[in-house]
Amino acid sequence: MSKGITSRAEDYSQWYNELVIKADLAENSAVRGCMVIKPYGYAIWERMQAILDKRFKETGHSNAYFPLFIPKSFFSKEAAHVEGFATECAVVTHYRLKNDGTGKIVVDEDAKLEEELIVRPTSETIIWNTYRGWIESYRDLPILVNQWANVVRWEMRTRLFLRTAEFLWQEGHTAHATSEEAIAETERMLDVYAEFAENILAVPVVRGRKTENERFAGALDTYCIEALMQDGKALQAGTSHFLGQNFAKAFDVKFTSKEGKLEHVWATSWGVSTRLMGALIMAHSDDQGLVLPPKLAPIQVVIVPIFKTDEEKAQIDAFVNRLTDELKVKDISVKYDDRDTQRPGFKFAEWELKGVPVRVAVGARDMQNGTVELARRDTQTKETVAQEGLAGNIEQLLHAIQENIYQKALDFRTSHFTEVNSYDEFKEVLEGKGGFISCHWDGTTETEKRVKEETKATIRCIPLDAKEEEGVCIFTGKPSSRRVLFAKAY
RNA sequence: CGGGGUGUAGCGUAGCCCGGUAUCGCGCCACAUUUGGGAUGUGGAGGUCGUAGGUUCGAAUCCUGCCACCCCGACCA
Repeated sequence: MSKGITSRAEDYSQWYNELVIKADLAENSAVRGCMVIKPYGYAIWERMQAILDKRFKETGHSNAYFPLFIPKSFFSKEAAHVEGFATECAVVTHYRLKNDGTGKIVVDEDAKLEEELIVRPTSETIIWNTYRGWIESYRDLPILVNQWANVVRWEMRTRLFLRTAEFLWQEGHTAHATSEEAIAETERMLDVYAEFAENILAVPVVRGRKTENERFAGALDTYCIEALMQDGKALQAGTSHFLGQNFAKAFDVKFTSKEGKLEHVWATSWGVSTRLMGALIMAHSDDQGLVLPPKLAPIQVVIVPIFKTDEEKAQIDAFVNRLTDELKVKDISVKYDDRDTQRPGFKFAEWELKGVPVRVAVGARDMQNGTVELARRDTQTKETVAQEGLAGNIEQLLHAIQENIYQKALDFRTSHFTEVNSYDEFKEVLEGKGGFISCHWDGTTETEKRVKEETKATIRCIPLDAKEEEGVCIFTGKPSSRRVLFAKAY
């Protein structure tokens, strides 16, 4: 297995080729820009799904499922939306193949669809077309629905996990009677995402709002969480949109209010995707491979036996069975790797590559001494500890690891967060250490675009916690009342 | 879609300039010795050299077309 995986910026592609593929996370399939998520990688996604889904249910949402195919005409109903997605749609035009007589299979031109179908790049249109039939009265509101699905965006350039042509995600689509309620929902779901990113993924995020330029196509306001990767580039890890009445107007979704007036419904949508796996990898991994925070790890503890004889193995088995039972009572997931086809050293390296937080190695020598070797993935340290009280010890260690991984990422972000007051300083930091750059901006799309052209940095967000502060735009010198966050982004 | 590059065994590659039927490493299989940090030895299996044509007695190698992939740009969760 290849070594030399590095955490330096210019080698992130190396991570994907060497770490992710070799680590059984995923590999490119023959299909353009798509990914195969291998079982271990998918187990990580399933953990994310399970935890997020629970949060959604706790906040009153239910799951539903809408069609993969969306009639083309739906897209033309919301002007900004169609403009945003038109250039990256997979389009279904025919429904049948035929043998052309020479044995070659070709598209049957006689089977042309009356109206083309778009493979969903996002589901606002088909969902709002459906909601029209569900909503008549204020008594039908709110509708709080989430969908776990795949979507397709025909990106010009793809990147494993970060921008694949097909990706898995969840998309929440809610309908409300008032603007205030919809905005509250938008903000509440952003908080759910931020809490998940920080407490589960151990990735600190900045909560903020997008500028007009970076806003979701069809939204009045886009909220986001922005994470910082180890190479100093920012990654949008989740978004929550206040859609106003745009989709209700486009799809004619009205309700009768308490006052008896006919009004358009207010909407939100919010989503996170398999991009979170990319965030996880790039935020925490090191030269030895993946580093998974315990709360997310599909396997939290791996136990490796070291033995020569069957008697030794039997003795170790008995101990491991007791330990496993104790850990399971504490809801800790355990893998006993007693394969006799690999040697211990190989197993150590393999589980480190897969990011398992804690490893217990136990051999004949330990059985004599009543000890085990306890190793933690995050610090790469190991110590010999007593078998007595081991389960409790491991439980505490898992907490400590979760905390340490977060703290490390937070320290990194803190040291890569720079306030600047001039364009020269801006460029210097950007080309130097990178990271988030907090500075004044005149609020115009034009300035934003010019800065992007000149430096490739974009406004990641206007932080929600930004305080009012008088200043001047670093680019134009025009007045500004608060700082925004710039960064180079994925 | 514009600019650059690469296609040789499951993976990574040498050979290409200067034509003579493919090199090495990893991995895989068997046996033996091993097992507390990615084992070692011996033997073995595996390749229409991306593809279609051309030049030639002979093409991985030279020429032409096509295809695929990678990197850089525009786009983006």
